[in-house]
Amino acid sequence: MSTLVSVAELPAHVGESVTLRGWLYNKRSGKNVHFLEVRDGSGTTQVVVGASDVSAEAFAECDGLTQETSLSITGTVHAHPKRPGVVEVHGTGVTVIGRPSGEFPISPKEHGTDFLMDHRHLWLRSKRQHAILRVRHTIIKAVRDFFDGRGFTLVDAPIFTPNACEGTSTLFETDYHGDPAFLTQSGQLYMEAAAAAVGKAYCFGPTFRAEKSKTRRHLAEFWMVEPEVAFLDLAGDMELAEDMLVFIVERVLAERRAELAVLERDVSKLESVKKPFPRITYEEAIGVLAKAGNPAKYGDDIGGDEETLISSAYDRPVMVHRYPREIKAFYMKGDPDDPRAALCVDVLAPEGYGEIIGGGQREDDLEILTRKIQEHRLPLEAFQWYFDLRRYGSFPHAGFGMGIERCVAWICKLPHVRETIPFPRMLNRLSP
RNA sequence: UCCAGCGUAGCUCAGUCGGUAGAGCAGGCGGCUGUUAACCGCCGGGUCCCUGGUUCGAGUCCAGGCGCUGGAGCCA
Repeated sequence: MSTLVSVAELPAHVGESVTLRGWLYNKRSGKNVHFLEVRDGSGTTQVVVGASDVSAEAFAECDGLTQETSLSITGTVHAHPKRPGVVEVHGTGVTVIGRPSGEFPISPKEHGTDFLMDHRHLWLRSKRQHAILRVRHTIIKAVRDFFDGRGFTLVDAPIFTPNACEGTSTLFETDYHGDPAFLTQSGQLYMEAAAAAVGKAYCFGPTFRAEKSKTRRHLAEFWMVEPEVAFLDLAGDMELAEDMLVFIVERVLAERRAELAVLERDVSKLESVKKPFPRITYEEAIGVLAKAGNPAKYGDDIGGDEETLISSAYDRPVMVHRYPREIKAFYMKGDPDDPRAALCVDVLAPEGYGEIIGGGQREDDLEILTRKIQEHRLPLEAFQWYFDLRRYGSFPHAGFGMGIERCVAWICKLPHVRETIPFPRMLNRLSP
């Protein structure tokens, strides 16, 4: 009798007869032997089928197998004769479950970006994409475990929102029973309400930006984790972000070494992600840029090139805090010690990945908040519920948002965020 | 929205000075080897993105359009 096992479980069954089910990834054939490379989602293994081990019909059928045929394979688990620590299966029976109706579009050779994106549903089966999916999963699980382990409560934010919280130009508008509704850009305002209910809240869900951005760092639909904590100040907020990133990186290093190896990720770069992260003020960052010959001056926003310049000076994420108030959102609290600055922070990932986290302390004074919303020319009536949070026991609070895809791109060292999400939505792509 | 580059076989690409279409891979057939993106031989495979223009002649030059890629702005 053979046991039904996954590829990942094979090393525990050396010497036993097992049955595997999976898909043919590649095949190398000789006159008297076939080498079938089979993947089942848990891993990939080589199945050796010798002419004398199976019936003549079964051996002949192996000869005609094409890529992505789904198979049931029975055989004995052996150590690989040439590769120490690797096992293989000596097949005694091969049964076709599903035969491809045509040539599988994605061969193990090179393909262009557009072609691969058109076949994203099939591209996911490749080793590299499989590795990314698993790292993404581990990062998300680590985020959840991190907050859950610190007394946070997951509070889901709505996807449909009635108003624009940071201007309408970057929002997707939908028809909500005759009224306009927008797909959420951020759950933050709702998390502020949640923080007053549970103290420490976080949400994790999809967010939408209609920006006409076509860069390696932008998606129209991306997943964001947003913690919000009552009675937390900017310094505490930065520590929270720092602890979270260290936790995530440690978890990935502990559980996803094999996937990082598939991605050819230099793990020593991740191993240096330890506390403390450098903290520099925006003003200091401008000074660093000036020294490097960059023309940026106080009041300018820090663009992609500038972020790379700053972050390349460090071997771990760098936190840039206290940006000028004018270039930040209305809900940022002003720095009582610097009339020009806001109590906010951006966390820049190393190796040129730039901003992965944005956050800060929120304005908790009703009068100031009202004035700033007017200055930003936003409709006051839409924010009445938000003002209630200041009317009924206002409290200092802070939080941040981290884009999961940018985090995955950095940890996997991917050239583009489109590979970090199973089915990316971008400026010119809505399918598959 | 703006700037730059690209569009040739199923896929990845080459195609010189404007002269009538080429390779590798994939597919088919055969061979061979405990093979590792296996290898060797043979075969089939083209709306050269579209429209118009220049020319005896356009994959090649020009104009417009479409698509893709990267970047800027904006952001996570």
